[in-house]
Amino acid sequence: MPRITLPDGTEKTYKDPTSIAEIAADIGPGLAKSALAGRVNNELLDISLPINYDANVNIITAKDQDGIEIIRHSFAHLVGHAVKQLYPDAKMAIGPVIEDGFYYDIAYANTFTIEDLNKIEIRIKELINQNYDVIVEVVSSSEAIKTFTQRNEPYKLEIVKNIPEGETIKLYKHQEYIDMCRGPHVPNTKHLRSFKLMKVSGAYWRGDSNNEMLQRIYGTAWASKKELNEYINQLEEAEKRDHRKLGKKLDLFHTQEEAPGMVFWHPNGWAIYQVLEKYIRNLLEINGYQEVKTPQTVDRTLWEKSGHWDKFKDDMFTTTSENREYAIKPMNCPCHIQIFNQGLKSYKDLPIRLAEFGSCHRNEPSGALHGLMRVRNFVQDDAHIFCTEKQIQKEVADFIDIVFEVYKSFGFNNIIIKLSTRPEKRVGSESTWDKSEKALSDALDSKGLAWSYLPGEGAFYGPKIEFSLKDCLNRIWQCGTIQVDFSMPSRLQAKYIDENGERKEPVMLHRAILGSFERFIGILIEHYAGKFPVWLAPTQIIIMSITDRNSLICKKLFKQLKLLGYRVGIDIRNEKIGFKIREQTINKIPYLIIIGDKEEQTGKLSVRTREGDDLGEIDLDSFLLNIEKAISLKGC
RNA sequence: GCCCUUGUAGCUCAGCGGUAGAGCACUCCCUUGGUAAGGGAGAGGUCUCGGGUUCAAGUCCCGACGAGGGCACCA
Repeated sequence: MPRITLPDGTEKTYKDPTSIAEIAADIGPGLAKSALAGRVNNELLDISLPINYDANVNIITAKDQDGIEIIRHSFAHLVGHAVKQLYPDAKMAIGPVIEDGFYYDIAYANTFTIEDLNKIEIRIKELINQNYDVIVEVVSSSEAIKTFTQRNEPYKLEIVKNIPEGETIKLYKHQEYIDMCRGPHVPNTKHLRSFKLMKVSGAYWRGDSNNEMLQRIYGTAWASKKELNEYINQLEEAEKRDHRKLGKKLDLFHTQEEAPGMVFWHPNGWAIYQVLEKYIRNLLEINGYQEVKTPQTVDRTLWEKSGHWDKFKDDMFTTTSENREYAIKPMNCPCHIQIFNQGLKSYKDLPIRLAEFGSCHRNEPSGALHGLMRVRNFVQDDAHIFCTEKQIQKEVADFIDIVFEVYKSFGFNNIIIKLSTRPEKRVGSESTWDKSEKALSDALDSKGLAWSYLPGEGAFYGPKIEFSLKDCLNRIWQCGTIQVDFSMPSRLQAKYIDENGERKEPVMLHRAILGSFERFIGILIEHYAGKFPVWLAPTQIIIMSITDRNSLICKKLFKQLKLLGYRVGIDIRNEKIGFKIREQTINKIPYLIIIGDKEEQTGKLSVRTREGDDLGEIDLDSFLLNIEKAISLKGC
């Protein structure tokens, strides 16, 4: 006699066994229709499976996050059902739920084309419109093996063989198609309506690049048509904001064949870059950092000592000269230690914070390159803090404050913090790692911040805190980091003299706020959709004449504003004002100043913004007040 | 690096075996016009590169390089 407790506290007793379907029907016919699964003692369960024990039960519908995931998972099975009907020789591998949708990895001799995708999508629609029941069956491992041997599904067999003894195995019957899954799944395809197959691509079996490559069909699925459309709209919005497209349109930068993964900054893009650099430089100065500059190319032996050669030699650009082998620096840290090592340091000198806008080269795999987001040559807002163990926590805490301040300046207020712990490939003893990881978690806790672990994702020399921000489309970008390193100082013989006159190794903190300028600017382009706030805009003001008669006064004002330090442009072409306004608005210039005969007479300025707002006729001083206010707001 | 797709004028793209096209941008001319495109004319391309098939190759095939989407990688 299972006693069922519902979320509102009501208890009901059922004859043994009961099921989610029965409980839902008992509550009401509406719920019976819309029930997709149940949460039973915090475990998800299919609505038809038996419950013969006391339980807390929550009925799941398409309105729940769990419900949407179940719908997505069931759609993956529908891909299987349709694919096996259309291409009986295809071997189904694995079809999980991902953010916004699902995919299915499939082995098939021919490559799936866009036409195939359309065919599959049409077949899925036909199948779901049949409103067939999805039948779940709990089976033994040997039954599952028998089923998939008969059906000739080698990948499913491999998965079965990896399921631990005693774990339940469920088979889902979609008419003649059978799939294996942890479940739960929707009880009937009538719950599956709003979906779209998105793309096909390659993916390694079990995510291992040593394995064969399968074909992956991606789809998106939602509880309603409306949500599906919203999702597709958001993708379109993201595409409009693509920094590679805007970079071209706004003449910010380009890349070309001869230098893959390296950026040619145009005057407009470089203007943004310089504003950022100035801003960070000023901030570092205020916070006790000293800026340095170190060599681009360093002898191999230094990289051997630092451990980079061992771990990353394939990813470094190298060059030779007079029988010596050099590597173009992939990081700045070994060089900063060289500066630290010049002259004996006292504990009184610590912490020493060395900052560098260091240009680094990493030979990233060609397939990884992506606009400004993943490049082979980038500049970090890098710094290394040399300190004692006792100073770590304060240094980390201070750094966190700076990170939050900087992100706020760009309007990023939603920061996600993760602590990455020791990876498989690493240097240093276990006790060192224990110490380092604890130092970081203590610092985070001392600031009272919410954070989570990323196990195994640390750098080879130490654990790291990663700061990710959410842009206005809610996309997450990892930018800032602070990493504790007990290893490299000892590898490169960094020492200081402590209070007792003994030589000690300093701890080294690697840290960056923006990460790389390239990537951060890429993020900003997409975040702002190219409409940079006034402090960042490559051109802040454009002065436009109505007719040739007004050229002279335009030039005069242009000079005046330039002297005041504004990034100002001038458009005195023989074109109609409407044409110029259109063009400069498309160029996303914040302020358009229009000067015609009227303004020449009154000495005032007609100012229009890129949003199309008319600030009316104002005098220069009030215009300057206006722009100064906008600049001081930064991106807040 | 791997799989698929892809590379034509400065940009966005059409052409897919038979002497290279459009729109925008550019140059010149007319126009001097008041808040998102005034008119006309002109110039501009070894169709990424290297092989091959063919009487004939942007167009078909092979390779290299780049780009795009994923996967793997990301100190």
